[in-house]
Amino acid sequence: MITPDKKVLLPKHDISVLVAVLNYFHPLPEGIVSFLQQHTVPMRFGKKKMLVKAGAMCEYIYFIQSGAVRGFSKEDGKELTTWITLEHEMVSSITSLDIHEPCIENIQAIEDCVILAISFENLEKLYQKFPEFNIVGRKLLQKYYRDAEVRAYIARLTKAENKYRYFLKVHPGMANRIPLKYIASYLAITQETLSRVRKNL
Amino acid sequence: MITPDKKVLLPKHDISVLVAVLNYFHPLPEGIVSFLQQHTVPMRFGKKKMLVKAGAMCEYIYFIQSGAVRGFSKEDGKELTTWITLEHEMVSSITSLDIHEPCIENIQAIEDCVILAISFENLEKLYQKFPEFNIVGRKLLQKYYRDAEVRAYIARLTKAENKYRYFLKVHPGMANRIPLKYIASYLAITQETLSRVRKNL
DNA sequence: AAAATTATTTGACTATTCTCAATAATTTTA
DNA sequence: TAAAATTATTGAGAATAGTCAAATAATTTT
Repeated sequence: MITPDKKVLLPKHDISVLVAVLNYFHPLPEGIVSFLQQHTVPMRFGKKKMLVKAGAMCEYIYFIQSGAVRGFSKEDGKELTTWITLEHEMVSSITSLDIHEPCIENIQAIEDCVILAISFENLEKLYQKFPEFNIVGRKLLQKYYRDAEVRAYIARLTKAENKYRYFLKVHPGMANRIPLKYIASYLAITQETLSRVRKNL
Repeated sequence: MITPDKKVLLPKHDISVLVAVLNYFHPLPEGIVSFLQQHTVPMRFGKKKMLVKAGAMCEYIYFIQSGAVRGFSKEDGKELTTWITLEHEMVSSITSLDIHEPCIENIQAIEDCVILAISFENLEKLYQKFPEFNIVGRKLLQKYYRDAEVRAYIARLTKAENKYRYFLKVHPGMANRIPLKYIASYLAITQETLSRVRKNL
């Protein structure tokens, strides 16, 4: 009888897309790749499930392998969608990540999602064990900071039509995929207004 | 006659506040401090002078020693202020910094400013010579990303009064210092509306 | 396939903010 | 210090987007 090598039989989840994305920012040494293989946790979130709730501590940074996710907060009980993110991007609560405080925002799956999660604890270890990973982190943040600037710009536009036009330009893949109500809330207009804007093309 | 030691006579500009701020994010080894001493350029910008113009390449990251600065872009010829920054913070064009493209935004002094500038070229050298500085860069970006999220949130609020209330909470030092028209534009409302909001406290 | 749920559209009306114009206050410059 | 320039306030009417209610369409569940 053969005693199989357990290591070989361990079902390894697929981190190749994550690695490819990170590699794009800065070449990853082998050690980091196997660290990620060991310390990422595959997760699934059904449509509308919450990844993170405002007021709670967020413990993970999430890499979306497939699906769509949004962040939202509230104004007078009304939801304000602050970002929408598709597959191959990362999401998390920057407040929890940066200063270890409970997050201000909710994070919710808009579609069924397949996700890889890394705990902040392991992320911290990653930075310590592989100082080079700080370069990756820095460049990732530079990119996400640029995205945040774009969001702030859109929200500041005054005409609903201008907002939607700009949205179409920046997120062409979202218009026919993300429910209108989330897009409306992202643009800080009502869904009725967005519906009318769309009709007038 | 004495031939003075040139090194000693070189007037060193004061980088102590910059060092203190960076040090707060991550302890700076001595080598980085002297690099900064050598590669920062003191500059002054009078009120309303432009640090950076949209469409041009931005070449520097600026540390504001004193004064106030804003970033703005345009919608139908109208200015949209996207951020306002006071002394002891950094400003730059994230687009130019991250992907070496001409910047989308204008950056303008709101008050007379004393500034320390570091060229992107030297910043890049800093990252290369002192890999540890990537930690500083990463943490700085985490902080600025949080700020960007707050900006995006404010702009998405629907009532002018709510925007101003939130602004007061987040930037208590600005209300009595920054001209109303810039605050209005930052909140994505007209100055007339902000003036009325203020009257109704 | 039908029922139930959820999402989107439409209409009528309302509230808020914008626009334009004029005036007042403040700051800067000559 | 007076004049000029800039910034802030106020009023009236117009435009835009919001609210509420209902109908329709699309999607999901049974």
